[in-house]
Amino acid sequence: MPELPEVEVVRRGLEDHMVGHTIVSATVLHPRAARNQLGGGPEIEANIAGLRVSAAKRRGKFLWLELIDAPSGETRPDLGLLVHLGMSGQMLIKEPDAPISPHLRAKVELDNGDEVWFVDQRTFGYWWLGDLVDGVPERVSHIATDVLDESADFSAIARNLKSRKSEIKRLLLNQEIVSGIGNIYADEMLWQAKIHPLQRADRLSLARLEELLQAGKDVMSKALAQGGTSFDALYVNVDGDSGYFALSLNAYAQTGEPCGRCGTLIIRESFMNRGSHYCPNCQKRR
DNA sequence: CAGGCTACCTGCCCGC
DNA sequence: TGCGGGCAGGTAGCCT
Repeated sequence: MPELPEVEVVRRGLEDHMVGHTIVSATVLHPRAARNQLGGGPEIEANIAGLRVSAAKRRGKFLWLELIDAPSGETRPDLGLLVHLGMSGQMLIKEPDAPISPHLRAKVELDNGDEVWFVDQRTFGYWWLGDLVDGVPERVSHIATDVLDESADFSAIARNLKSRKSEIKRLLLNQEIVSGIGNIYADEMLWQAKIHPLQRADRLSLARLEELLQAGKDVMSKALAQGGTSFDALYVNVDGDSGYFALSLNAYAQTGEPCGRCGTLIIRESFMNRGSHYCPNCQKRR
């Protein structure tokens, strides 16, 4: 369940079920789930047993579990299990002996008997066990703050956007400028702010760019409150339940539906090998 | 450095 | 019915 609100739903579920518990064992069943690990799945399996989960954190679409060495009494986490859900990843809390899922790629067993399964149909997601640098996994250091982060500086992000001569939607999808935005929420925030997806960022005022970021924060907050966006059973929380924000979408997947503001039919165009949905009346390219 | 394209996967849906 | 093509929430790494 890929974009920021969906990943945050998963993070909260892992926080509830994993923090304070010790990992008894890990099993990596598919090599692609550990493809970014130098030693592959065996490296995760060999190094994670006995560590206690002290927190579940997130930046943009990247989430990680902070791990401390329980026996040694070490309290400052310097190791984390990074989880990226890719296009189709799920983290599911399971009772022992739960019926097997066809796309189970990795799992851990906790000291209370629960298991945490990483199920991922398309295998774009992965786990990575590695060092935390300033509290963030090394692999996440290039990712920008996200719009729901209290420390996000919208003025600075707007200036960064304005310095670039490129289409605004391309920039919104670039996780190194502002993170957490994917195809759904890019289309939604652009609709909300009445900006054409191909509008060049340097032609927008700083005030408009800040409005756009605020629109992103608003739409993602509402999506989070409704458990995220789910079109099918691939996008679920740690208990396997879907969110309801798909019912509130104004642009994404609304091709041929009347715009909620003006009634003009929403259109879909291909951009960056994916669909862009927008209102051709409200969102004019200037 | 920025932008554009491709690769990595599985599964579903559509048209022929 | 079968098959090919297009499509799907993402990221990273090449080229130019």
